[in-house]
Amino acid sequence: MKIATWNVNSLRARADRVEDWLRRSDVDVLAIQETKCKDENFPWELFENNDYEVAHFGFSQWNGVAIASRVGLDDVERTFVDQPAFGKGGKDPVQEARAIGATCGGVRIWSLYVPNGRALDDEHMPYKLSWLDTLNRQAAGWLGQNPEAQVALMGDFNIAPRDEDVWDIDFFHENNLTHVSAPERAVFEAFLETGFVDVVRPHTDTPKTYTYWDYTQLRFPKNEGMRIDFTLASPALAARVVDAQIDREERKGKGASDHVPVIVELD
DNA sequence: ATGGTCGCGAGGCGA
Repeated sequence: MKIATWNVNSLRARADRVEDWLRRSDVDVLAIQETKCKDENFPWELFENNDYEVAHFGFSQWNGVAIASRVGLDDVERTFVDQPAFGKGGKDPVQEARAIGATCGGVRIWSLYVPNGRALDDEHMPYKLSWLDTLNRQAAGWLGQNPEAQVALMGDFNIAPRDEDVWDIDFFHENNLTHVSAPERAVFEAFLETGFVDVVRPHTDTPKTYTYWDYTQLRFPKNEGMRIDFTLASPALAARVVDAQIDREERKGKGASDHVPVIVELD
């Protein structure tokens, strides 16, 4: 079985590329982030025409997550339990469409779009940290005491866990940028302490391997990217991983997302 | 060549 995650930065704008990629990649499950649409605008036929079932969670032009599967799509959950909502400037917190879970081919898949902290002193940063901390505590419960639990946390974590996961760590620190701060890295590390495993890195550990390149500043042609899209697998699922790829080709050409698909192959 | 933001939605925000 082959599973993948991809922040598409608008599914409607990316429909042709997503369809071409689905056919070419031969994945069984695709976790999608940033659909940027509501159900009424969702391209259902794109998936139907290619024999995928799909579940979507999106209610505005922002965020939006989905899971497409051709190996079953059961027990769909939209938002995880106690998922923090965001209240701007003390206003009533509003839940955001950032998490959808489903069981596909015996694996509990979560498609996750972690909040962007925006700046180290922005009110979105504590939101991001508590969002991840809560997810980690829920995910620990999904593992429970079951050593055979099959769980995959897939998506855009908006964190670069290691210095080599950004093109120039000094640039990030000198400019007080997010994604690389100690609190962000600590909350990412906590998933590993829970028992989850980054199953892509061991298969893609060559230098300057990234999953995202900003549209501005010629970041892609200069390969100034970031590794911020991950698949964190439960121990039993991690044991089944035989290969993984980051599809850098998908960042090329006109009409590319700023993120590329990340694929995990299971036995 | 991979090339100098993009997407949504109709002004400015989010990333």
